[in-house]
Amino acid sequence: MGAVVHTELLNRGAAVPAQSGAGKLHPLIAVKLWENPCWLSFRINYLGLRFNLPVYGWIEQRYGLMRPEYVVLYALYLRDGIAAKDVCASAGFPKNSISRAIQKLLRRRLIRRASDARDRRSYVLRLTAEGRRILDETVPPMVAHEKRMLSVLNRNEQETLSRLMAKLVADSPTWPTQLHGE
Amino acid sequence: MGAVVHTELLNRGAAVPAQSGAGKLHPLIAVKLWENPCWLSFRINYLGLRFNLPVYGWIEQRYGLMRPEYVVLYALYLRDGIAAKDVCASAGFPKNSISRAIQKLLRRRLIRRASDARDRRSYVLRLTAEGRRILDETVPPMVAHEKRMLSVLNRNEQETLSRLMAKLVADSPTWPTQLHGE
DNA sequence: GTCAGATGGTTCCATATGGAACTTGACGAT
DNA sequence: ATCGTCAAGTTCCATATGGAACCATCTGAC
Repeated sequence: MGAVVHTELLNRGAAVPAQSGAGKLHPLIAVKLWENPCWLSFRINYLGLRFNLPVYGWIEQRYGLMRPEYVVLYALYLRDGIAAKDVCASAGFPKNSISRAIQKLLRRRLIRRASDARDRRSYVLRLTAEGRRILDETVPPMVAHEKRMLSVLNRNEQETLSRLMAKLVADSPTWPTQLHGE
Repeated sequence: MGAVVHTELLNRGAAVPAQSGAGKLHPLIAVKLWENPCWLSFRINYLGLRFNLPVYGWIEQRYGLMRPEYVVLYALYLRDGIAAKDVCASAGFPKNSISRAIQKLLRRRLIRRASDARDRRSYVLRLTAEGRRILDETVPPMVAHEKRMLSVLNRNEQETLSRLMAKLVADSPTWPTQLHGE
């Protein structure tokens, strides 16, 4: 039951750490956590879930913004003046979803756009004051939720986690985007 | 531009690590990586993306299985004899999606089910030989893809990452599932 | 120059998805 | 026992989603 079946190296020293106080995990979650050959993808997807559901749920019901729409806003928050293609590349949404999202944001006057001088197929997107206001309201709760999620880790552990995940993302351009068909 | 704006503590020692050889990141991805108050959620979602798109894309086109369907299969692979509700709880899909997925898997004879003696609303799900065959074929490529994703990290770093992410998941029952409405 | 191929963005359409209502059964209180 | 509440699964329906075709423009080769 509680054995660390896992693959080879991982979770050696740790070995199902005696449920360190907190609330109990659902049994199947524990299995997926400790006896899963794909430990990375489960942990990533599960943590993603536990971030996205509360955050995007809240944003949707409070501001009527779907996820792709908020993704566009947030990208502009980080870098004003980018184009739709940049949002696609960095967020992994298909371009028609981003296109639709941009239409809605334009209609709601949360962003505006001007055609790009150097490429007349493309547009330069910018936040409006109204759009920026939404971000000023939503980013702090998001950050707070992240902080809460990280609160079991001490400062050092948080830094280490940040560093290791960054290393993965930085290496990601070398990964295959398809799986060899056989 | 390349400055580590970030929040407080994180990525101190590291500081935009001189693009350590690999292919260049898309500029906006770099921004989201290094100048993002929500560093955790971006890294999680991005890594999830880079795992899910190739893997589930391949599984869908090769086996005609949607993601919820494969999620059910995989859960049974880890623990045969569970119920639909367990899959929901551990995977975060709504129960109607899981229900539909189970119907399809039953029709395709990849799983079978028997009513649960102790709760007659519930069913005990089991893999068929055919279902297990698909898993035997698909799990190794998935594991290989994970290995590839982790290959920038040395053994120690992989163990550390595994341990820290596990700590987060283990703590997750204490997290809020909703965001305070204000 | 011009022509072929690639790229940014939009539109169209088939369908996968999740919320809400519903059914049946469990469970606890009186 | 009987009632109200809750949970497991299913069904219904409105809609969010992504693939593919499309248009306009850029880019490079010759």
